[in-house]
Amino acid sequence: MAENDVFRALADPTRRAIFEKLASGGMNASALRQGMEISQPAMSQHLAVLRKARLVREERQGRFVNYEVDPDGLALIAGWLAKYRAYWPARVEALKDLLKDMDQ
Amino acid sequence: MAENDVFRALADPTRRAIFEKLASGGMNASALRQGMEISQPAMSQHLAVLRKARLVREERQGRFVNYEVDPDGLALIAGWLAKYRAYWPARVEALKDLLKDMDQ
DNA sequence: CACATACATAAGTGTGTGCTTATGTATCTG
DNA sequence: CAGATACATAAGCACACACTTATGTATGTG
Repeated sequence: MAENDVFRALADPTRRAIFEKLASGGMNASALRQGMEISQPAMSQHLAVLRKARLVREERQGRFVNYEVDPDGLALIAGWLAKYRAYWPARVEALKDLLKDMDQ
Repeated sequence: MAENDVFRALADPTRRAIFEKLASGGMNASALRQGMEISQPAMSQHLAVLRKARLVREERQGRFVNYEVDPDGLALIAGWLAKYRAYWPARVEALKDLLKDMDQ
């Protein structure tokens, strides 16, 4: 189940940190490791989990593999969350304002 | 870290099912077990995890403990997700329509 | 008060998870 | 082609996690 992959992928704080770093711009696996104190295999394994969850996608560029955020995984979370939107009505207005800002 | 508690709580499919069931209306732990094939201690343990994640809150009513969705946990997910909203622009319009509908 | 009911907690167990070290594979460079 | 670089994969290990059975605690009922 894809939904399960996404939630399990995000359950690890190291993976959320990796994802967060990628969200600020695509980069390769080595660049991701900078300042993260994580071994090369560990990073590779985390990226594999994020890839399976469709939170991240890869694109080989010569010797390097460039990673970037894949919107599909995020959309799964958004879809799940949307089912329960009735539970935070107080935040609806703020969200509407934010969407209005995104409207160009 | 509260954010970590929420993601780890939702990483388990049984707990998501429990939460989903509660989202359709508050009920006590025994009622939650109906049609779920889960032992009483397992349910109690899952509810404890959901409670710690602030996805669920309890209210004792005599011998029974009524559970209901706690918006705080959901808000944490929504807040996390909001940071990456730029990654699914195609869905913004649909979301706006949905919010408009909620506006009565 | 004795007993039943509703739920929580304790302790033990098998399995999953995130790391490690070691090695494999692909691409670039001389 | 030989070596270096970037990354993936394999295997093993310590720990976390979801379950079990057993027991504890709180509230209601006769």
